[in-house]
Amino acid sequence: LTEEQGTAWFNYRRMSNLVDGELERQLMRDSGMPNAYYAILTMLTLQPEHRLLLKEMARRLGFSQSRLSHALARMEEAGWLLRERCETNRRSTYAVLTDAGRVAQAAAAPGHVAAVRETLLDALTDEQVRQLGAICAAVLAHLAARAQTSPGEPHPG
Amino acid sequence: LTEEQGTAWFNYRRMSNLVDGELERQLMRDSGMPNAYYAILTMLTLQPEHRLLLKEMARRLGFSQSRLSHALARMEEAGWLLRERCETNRRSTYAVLTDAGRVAQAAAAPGHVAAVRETLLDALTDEQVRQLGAICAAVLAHLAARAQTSPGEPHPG
DNA sequence: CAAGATTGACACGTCAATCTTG
DNA sequence: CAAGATTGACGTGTCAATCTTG
Repeated sequence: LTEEQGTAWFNYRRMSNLVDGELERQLMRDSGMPNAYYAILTMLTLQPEHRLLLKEMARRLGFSQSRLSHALARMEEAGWLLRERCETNRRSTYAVLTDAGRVAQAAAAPGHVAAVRETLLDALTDEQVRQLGAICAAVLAHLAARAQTSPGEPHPG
Repeated sequence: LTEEQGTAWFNYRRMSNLVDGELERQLMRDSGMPNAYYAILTMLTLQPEHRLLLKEMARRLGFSQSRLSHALARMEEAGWLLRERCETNRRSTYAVLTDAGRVAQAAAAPGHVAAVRETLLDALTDEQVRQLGAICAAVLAHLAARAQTSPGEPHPG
């Protein structure tokens, strides 16, 4: 591990801990939901029929299936969404946003977006925002490629 | 939130979830410790006398005090370190690495470093590694400045 | 048997309350 | 009272085992 790799890694860890903690606290305090729930609600908001297959949602968010399953169970209990078995392939399941879920997302969004800006984006130049996007995209592509070629491990989740 | 800001943020969240999960699993599987414990052990390894004030350690790692305290309690039970009251200022406490802790860190390090490389660094060009380091440094400086000027919130931890 | 999803036990992290020292 | 640190209760996420469907 070179000098620059080491500092990049160390700084990434520290920043990640601080940023994640800050935003988690903000959402919990102002909207009573953890970051993961907000991500799920927002993801559903952006879908055509406000519905999405669980498997696809887990993939897009980078969640394990059991993490998603636990979260959905708690959110369904809160009345923010419900689950529907897929008719064509009965092994799959849809998550469907309810009106209450849409309202909760809309109520949480402004404060959270502001916090993201104040915590992360305001610290960066436009160029750095672009760079960060490219870096994350490269890592995601890298991981997706690795997942394709190495079916080594049993199911994680 | 502009288009580029949105994708940067979304990709960051997804990448963060995947990378953190992957490395957490690797350490847990191969060395029986979570990422946070490894970070603490490594931090102590790098100190002059293998000792560091808790407050300073929390700051450097981006941990809350209670998170650090719980982790240290569990690690002390495992025999990896011990806590010593500071004599000059008896409100402060040192964490001191034990031989067992040094051994555990040394055993975990190679596999973890390899995983960091395979998961994150291999996906990036040297230029991007530099950019990532600069981006994280900028965010950390930003947050440190904000913490200075706004003593608004009570103690978080 | 594999894929998608769920469940239960357990570990980690958070908040709030508490203790001790300056 | 503030700072540093600890503790307990509780929520979230992980792993392993299980269930159902193709």
